[in-house]
Amino acid sequence: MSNSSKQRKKIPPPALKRLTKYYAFVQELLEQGVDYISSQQIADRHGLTSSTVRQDLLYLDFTSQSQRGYNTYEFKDALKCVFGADKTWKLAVIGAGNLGQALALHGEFARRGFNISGIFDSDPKKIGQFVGSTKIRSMDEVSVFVQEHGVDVAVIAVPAQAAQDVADLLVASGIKGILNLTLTHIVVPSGVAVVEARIVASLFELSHIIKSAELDGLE
Amino acid sequence: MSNSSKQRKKIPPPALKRLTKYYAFVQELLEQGVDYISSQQIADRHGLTSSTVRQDLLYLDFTSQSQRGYNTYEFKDALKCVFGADKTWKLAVIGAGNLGQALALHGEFARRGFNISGIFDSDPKKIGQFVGSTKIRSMDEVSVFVQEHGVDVAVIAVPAQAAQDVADLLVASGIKGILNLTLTHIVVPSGVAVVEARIVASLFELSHIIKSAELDGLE
DNA sequence: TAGATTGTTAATCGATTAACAATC
DNA sequence: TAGATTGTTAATCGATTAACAATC
Repeated sequence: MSNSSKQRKKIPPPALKRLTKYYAFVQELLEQGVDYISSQQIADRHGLTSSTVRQDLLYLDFTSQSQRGYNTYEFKDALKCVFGADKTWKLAVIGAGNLGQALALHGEFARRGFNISGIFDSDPKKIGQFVGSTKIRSMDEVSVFVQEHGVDVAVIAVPAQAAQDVADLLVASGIKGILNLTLTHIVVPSGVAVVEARIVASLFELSHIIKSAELDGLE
Repeated sequence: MSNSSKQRKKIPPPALKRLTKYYAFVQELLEQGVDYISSQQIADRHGLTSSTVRQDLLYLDFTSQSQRGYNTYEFKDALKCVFGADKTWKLAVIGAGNLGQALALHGEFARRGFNISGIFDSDPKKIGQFVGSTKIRSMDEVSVFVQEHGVDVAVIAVPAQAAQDVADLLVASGIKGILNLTLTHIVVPSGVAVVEARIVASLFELSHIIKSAELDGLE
């Protein structure tokens, strides 16, 4: 029972999303001093089948020890490796509104290895002000800044109408990845990674689900 | 060519997510004074096939007019209906850290019909303080508040370790929907809707994608 | 050892895409 | 009318689940 192929398969998005959840879970387990965990236990905690969990873990470069399940310490290490959680990533936040400023102040990011090296806005009144210890810079500086500081990922926290223009600017600056927080879809060339955490969109999804559940109830 | 069955099919999550994007897009089109849009144009703007777009629009209670494509005004109305965007939704924000406070101050929510009626934290030092015009309340008050104010949706913006406990409390309070912003998966009974916008998790996904693209480049 | 749990293959399910007659 | 574009069915693709021999 060996993990034959050395993690050469691309991880599909649904599996990748689940792996981030397992990562939070295994950290919790380690804090609780749990040494081993079975695929069934992981599945129960995440509303999945054990089969799905085992398929997901096939993407990791580690294997179960004996029939006690998976060693939590090794599990965490394998996940750290998948996420490059050893390395520190450089972030730029685009948009210094409430959300952008909160992200820049949010300790969670630095704690997880994501250091915010710059925050940008197009509003002249905001430029030059400080968010914590980070100075708000003009959008005109984005390109040079990304290149000089080797920014890996940009977080787009601007109004929806501006999102695509900002994305275009970032792509032209040579950014590797974009986290899109806006309601809008952004189009980028294939070499650039985009992941979404669209808060307002999620509220619309919830509205729909709640609304249709209520309608069903009336029938 | 009639939209025979009256929107009786449940919208699967991937389609629902795309519909939120079309919603942002059609608003942009209306501002630009565009009257008609084809499935192909929608597809191009969202990196999809026209076939997927037409399948998605089948979930809406509207139909194309002539062979010019879809009327943008009717399209927007159909989407508004799906999302219950006519109605105002009541939100509670759980967690008054940087992120929770930013959400409470973020004008975008109110503008979209999501009114924040309460914000809660477990830190005694924060309780009683104000975020804008909203007073931070104790977690002990969540249950009564949700019931008395008829809160529809709660946004969980607490540290990952606390997320499940908060979710349990919200479920017990009779909440209808939860927006989970934490790294962790939360488990809820089947009557409660959960949608996720996990910002830190998305950064991990990006890290992985960038990292493996770089490794591929070396081969 | 016997029981538990894995890694992996095959079967199922659901979502996306292709194809095309219908139609304005 | 002819061309464009739809609504809808069928085909394909990918992800999830079931099943089970391997094994500690």
